[in-house]
Amino acid sequence: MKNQVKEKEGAGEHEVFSRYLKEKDLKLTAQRELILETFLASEGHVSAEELYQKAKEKQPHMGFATVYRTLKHMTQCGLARELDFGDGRFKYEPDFNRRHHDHMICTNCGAYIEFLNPEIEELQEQVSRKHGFKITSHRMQLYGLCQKCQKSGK
Amino acid sequence: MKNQVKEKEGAGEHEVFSRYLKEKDLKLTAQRELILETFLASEGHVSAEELYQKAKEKQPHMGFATVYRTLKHMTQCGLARELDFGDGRFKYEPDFNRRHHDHMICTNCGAYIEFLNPEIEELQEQVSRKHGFKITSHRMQLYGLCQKCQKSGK
DNA sequence: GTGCATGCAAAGGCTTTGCATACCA
DNA sequence: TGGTATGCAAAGCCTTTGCATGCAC
Repeated sequence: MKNQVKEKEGAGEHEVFSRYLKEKDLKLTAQRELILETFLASEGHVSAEELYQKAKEKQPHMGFATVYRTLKHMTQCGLARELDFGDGRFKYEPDFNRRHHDHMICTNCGAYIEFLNPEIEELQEQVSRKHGFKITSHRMQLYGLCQKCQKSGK
Repeated sequence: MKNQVKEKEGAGEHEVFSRYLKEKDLKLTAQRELILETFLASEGHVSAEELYQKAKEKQPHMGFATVYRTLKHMTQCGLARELDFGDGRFKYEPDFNRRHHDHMICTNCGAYIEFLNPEIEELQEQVSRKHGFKITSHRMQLYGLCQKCQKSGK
């Protein structure tokens, strides 16, 4: 039962991953599966460090490098998205079958609120066309205070 | 003559800087002035490394740490803005009396194209209001290919 | 078996910090 | 004169790389 649920939740992702690996003549190893699963099971946004710690619980010999290398692959094949905290560190979030979205980041409590605004996306296209620029991706982060932090003073 | 032009260009910035330093009981040193001038004289976007190299030409004993420390101060008082290349490195651009703007970044040649779109800014406000979020700043970067790189194949 | 993957440790790149000396106010 | 600022070097932090061994295919 537990396995069924897991299967259901992660089936698409696992397939994408193994297909990607095969295509690139890479191998599906226990570590890569564990990292992918840990990643998918985590809520929202994880750092490489956090992923490493969680994966290490299940496989004590897990190495840092493996996590980083696997994150690269997962990003490559569209399963993960790099989030930029603007301080030189990265976090990652699942990005499969998810609509693109951007983030509001509370500078007080660190809350990461997702949002999507198609009008903004359209305007981004317009503005880049005007400059002869061809967008392949974008990042937009709004920094400020979330509702809770505004109320609680600060 | 050359000095006059310099004065004219940088007067406001120098005043802002010395006022800020005084307010914080910090000192206006030759190095800080040199770094500020070098920064203002540079075109567009510089890295700490580049600033350091340029300043070093005029003062061979200039240290890296001084550049970083001064950049912090200049950012603090609104003279400089940190730009995030999304790879854990920073560049800085003058940010005094400049209208806010965002960037398109060519992933091939590294070109950094500035743009401003008031409609997007307005929509950002709208979207955050809808979430009860209070924006204090934002970053938006569009990644892709500039006109030149599109033409030159790649 | 062959070649990629792993784990460990060491190296990298950028930024910050510590400390004795130098210098502004 | 007193307290920052500087310059140098060393440490930090996150991430990547090198290399011998292990493992998937």
